[in-house]
Amino acid sequence: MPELPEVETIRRQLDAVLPGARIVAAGAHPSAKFATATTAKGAAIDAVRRRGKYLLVDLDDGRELIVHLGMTGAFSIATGSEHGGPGPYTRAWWELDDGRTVVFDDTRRFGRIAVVDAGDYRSLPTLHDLGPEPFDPVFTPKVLWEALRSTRRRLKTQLLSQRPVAGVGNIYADEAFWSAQVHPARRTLTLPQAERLHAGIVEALRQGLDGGGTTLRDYRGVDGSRGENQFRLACYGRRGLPCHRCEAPLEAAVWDGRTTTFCHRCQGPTPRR
DNA sequence: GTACGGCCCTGTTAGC
DNA sequence: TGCTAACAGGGCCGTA
Repeated sequence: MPELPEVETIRRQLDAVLPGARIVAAGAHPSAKFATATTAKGAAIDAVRRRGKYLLVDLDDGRELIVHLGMTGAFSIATGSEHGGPGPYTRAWWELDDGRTVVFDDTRRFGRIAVVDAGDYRSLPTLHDLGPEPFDPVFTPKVLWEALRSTRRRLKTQLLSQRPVAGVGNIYADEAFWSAQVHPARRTLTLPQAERLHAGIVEALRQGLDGGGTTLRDYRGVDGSRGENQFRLACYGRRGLPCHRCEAPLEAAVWDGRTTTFCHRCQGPTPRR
């Protein structure tokens, strides 16, 4: 499930090989989530950027091709002779003027594609209201603290909304809260806790990036490679296993529809509500 | 405006 | 062995 480290890994791979190529043909799944991918036809690719979990492909005609990978989205690039047409889970493909074809597969169809005027993200609410990039100097502990104090929702639910900071999903949120020793179901936090959580977020994402992403099942790089970070996770998915810090068995619960793994001993007791 | 539940999807896994 | 139900979850939308 691609979060910032996985999307950034893919962005680097695409940005190394796509700029300069022109899209000469395109196809897409009929679903409204993917159909507009074909409107990129005719444009050349200037660069591949990223905001949070969104890939932003700059086109030379003043538009952007935006791709969210959802849960199972993956890119691959085939040369003319390799491309055997769309596979059963191909949701979009773009044929380039140099004979290559960029293919977007997404088994569960949680992904999304849009082509918009550059910078006009009104049709993508989460991107439109996205918080700061976690590695940007403007993302400070104080900024995080202020953002998390602005509502009374559970802290983890707020992080997953992408508004306090961009790019954190379920895996890295659990890792960050565990690292910070802050309970994810809390609704308030002190400035020192926010400082620890800030460090935990940056550390978890940095580690994920260094490991080339986390491959639990579906995530693959453009070249089909798997990430390595799944072997470094301290908390996510380790329900019942001993906490690396205090040896207590990690617990898991569902809040706001999301499974959360945590240590009841060193992250503190679960809030009553 | 805010909080929260439900829906979209399909492969995998657990349970009977 | 084979079937069914539960589960995974990011983003969006409807409702209270």
